[in-house]
Amino acid sequence: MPEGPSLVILKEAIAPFKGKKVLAADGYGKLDFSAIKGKKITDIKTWGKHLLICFKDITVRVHLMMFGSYRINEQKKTNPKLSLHFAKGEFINFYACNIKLIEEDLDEVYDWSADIMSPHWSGVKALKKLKAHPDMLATDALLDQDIFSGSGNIIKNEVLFRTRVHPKSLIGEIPLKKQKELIAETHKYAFEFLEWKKKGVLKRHWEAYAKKTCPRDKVPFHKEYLGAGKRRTFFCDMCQVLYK
DNA sequence: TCCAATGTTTCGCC
DNA sequence: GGGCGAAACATTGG
Repeated sequence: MPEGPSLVILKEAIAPFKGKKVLAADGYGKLDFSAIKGKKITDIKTWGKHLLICFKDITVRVHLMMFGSYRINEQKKTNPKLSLHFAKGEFINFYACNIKLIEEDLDEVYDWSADIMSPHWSGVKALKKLKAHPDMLATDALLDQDIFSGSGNIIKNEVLFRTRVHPKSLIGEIPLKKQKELIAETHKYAFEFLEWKKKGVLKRHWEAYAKKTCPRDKVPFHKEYLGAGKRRTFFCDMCQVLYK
């Protein structure tokens, strides 16, 4: 479910609840439900993979993690972690996710320019952040939420393949022009991901992720668990350049 | 039936 | 105390 583009879809799905009052909030999540009960939703935002349901002085942060899901005016068989009830019997349920209340001003908590889906996204700032991590592997940089908030394992694999950068490349050794390309392509691919996901055709556009053969060279992809998070990484030794 | 997976945090060990 | 790895969380499809 959950890379940045999927969160944009979620945000759009619950946008109609903006301005509506939460009559009741419950679920098995550990949360001070009374903090939002009776309050009106002022805005729905996202930051990368975070969904932010905003109230006047407080925000509910929902992170879908790996298996999270949601339903609007529908129930799943399992108990929701968070359930928000509105007038006319309307409700939103969140399952298997991470829920947290944020009391601080969101502008102090979040760097909006890091969110690849945001109009405030800044490629220039991303470049500066890459510069600060010369020893970081490319495969880790593409998953770093402070640099590319909203990028996940699919986006990572596809962007590295598209830009022909080997996942084990060291950021500091990648030529400046290529670093800029990496940044631009991450932003571009995220929006293609969004359109394909909306149409239900995302999978058929994967060129590297979960693929066995390189579509350029027709040789087998390597599949390795790389980086700090030991995440599945698919790459081609022939066309993806190792900068080291 | 079993395994792995679009994610992140926390805990224990060295 | 930093860095690393395993565990935890919890669901679904192949």
